[in-house]
Amino acid sequence: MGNNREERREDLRARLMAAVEDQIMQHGIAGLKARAVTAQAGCALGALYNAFDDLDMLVMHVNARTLARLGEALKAALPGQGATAEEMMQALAGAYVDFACANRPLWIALFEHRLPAGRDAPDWYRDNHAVLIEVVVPPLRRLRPDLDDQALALRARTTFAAVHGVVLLALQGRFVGVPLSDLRAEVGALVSAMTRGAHLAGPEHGV
Amino acid sequence: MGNNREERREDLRARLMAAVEDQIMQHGIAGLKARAVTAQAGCALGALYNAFDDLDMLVMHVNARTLARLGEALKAALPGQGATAEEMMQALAGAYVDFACANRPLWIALFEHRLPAGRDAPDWYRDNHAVLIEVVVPPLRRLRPDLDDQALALRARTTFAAVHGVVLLALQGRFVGVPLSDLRAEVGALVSAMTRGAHLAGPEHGV
DNA sequence: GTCTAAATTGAACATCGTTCATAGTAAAGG
DNA sequence: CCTTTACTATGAACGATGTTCAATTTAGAC
Repeated sequence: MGNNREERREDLRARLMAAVEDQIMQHGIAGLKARAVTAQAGCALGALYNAFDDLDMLVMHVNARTLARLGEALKAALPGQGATAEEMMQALAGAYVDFACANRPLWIALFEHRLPAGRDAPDWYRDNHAVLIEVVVPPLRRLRPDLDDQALALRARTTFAAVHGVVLLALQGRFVGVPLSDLRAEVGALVSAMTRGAHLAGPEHGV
Repeated sequence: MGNNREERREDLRARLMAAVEDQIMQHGIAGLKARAVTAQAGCALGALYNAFDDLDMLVMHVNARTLARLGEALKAALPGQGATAEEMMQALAGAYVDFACANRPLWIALFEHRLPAGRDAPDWYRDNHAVLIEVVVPPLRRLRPDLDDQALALRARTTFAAVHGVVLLALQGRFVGVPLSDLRAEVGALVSAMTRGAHLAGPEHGV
């Protein structure tokens, strides 16, 4: 193992993040305990506050990692140049569902973790979320060539949020959520309806 | 005030629920404290556990009240017989946005409050959520007369969840959420696209 | 080898939700 | 009216949690 200070510090941070990931996977973000994390990481309770500001900041680092993996999964799912806009949208939505299902507790932690009132997340954390919107813009631009960049960015957020809502209610097990067995098909139907409707709303068909 | 035991018990329960509502409105569901609730309700800390099983159950009673008010708002927003399916959908979505904005912390409490792992909500609580789906079925049936009741119920959940997702990310102030100033317009655009797309997917136009 | 600054430790602290022994009080019986 | 009984109210006490801190250990510089 590394002997100098910097290496040991980074090693502890990595062990703590790995422990948080594992604990969230096992017990969910709501069941995360500082003592369980430090015990699994093999350090004292107080060491957590030397490596990170607090438990919230540690969770944000893990969330950033999850977000990066999610972004890679979305980009990897994008089809080649020959694909239609709907095919691109379906590929993105399908990859989103797959990632959320395969990493359910970590994905839920992305959207259930809240900072105490008053504190707001650092910029590097906010900026990591941009990828979720950016991937939606290109296919949306094909559907709505009449919209400028600002309107496209806004509509991309709306489109993402719509798909996200269906996945979230389903994976949270909310009563109004769609059963998991129907999730993929229903998201597919939603994306299909949204893309057809968006295309219809374009200027060449009149509003 | 009531003197017999039943009346006093109901009065305490009502005072506790009112206090929880007020506390959630002021500090959000995450800032809810049993001591602040009992202090505002004018009773001892332990009295909470005589009137309700625990704080979670008390929150569920308040959530049920919020849900009932939301259901009434949705039903009241439905237009008359002459309305088109899209007009019904737009009216419902608009009322949903309006209620969520006007009762933001209480509405957020509906979807952020979670029971500890293992425990699941009682049936009377689950059943209260049905109204959110039921109101969507009639207009959806007009758009998709080809779907049977089961498929309609499923698609109604998906449609609700899509709108809900846009409102939730916006009102939670998430980074990927739509700005509050654009929320109404974006939800309108989403509903428009979904209804046009759903109509297109109907059998008379081929799939 | 000595010194300084950083890291490590786990006990202590403040703050939660929840429980419990105690005290008080309302309804029932004679 | 008094006694009894069952329910209610109380707030101190408990266990669990995130965070802090003084004491200790250790790594790096001179």
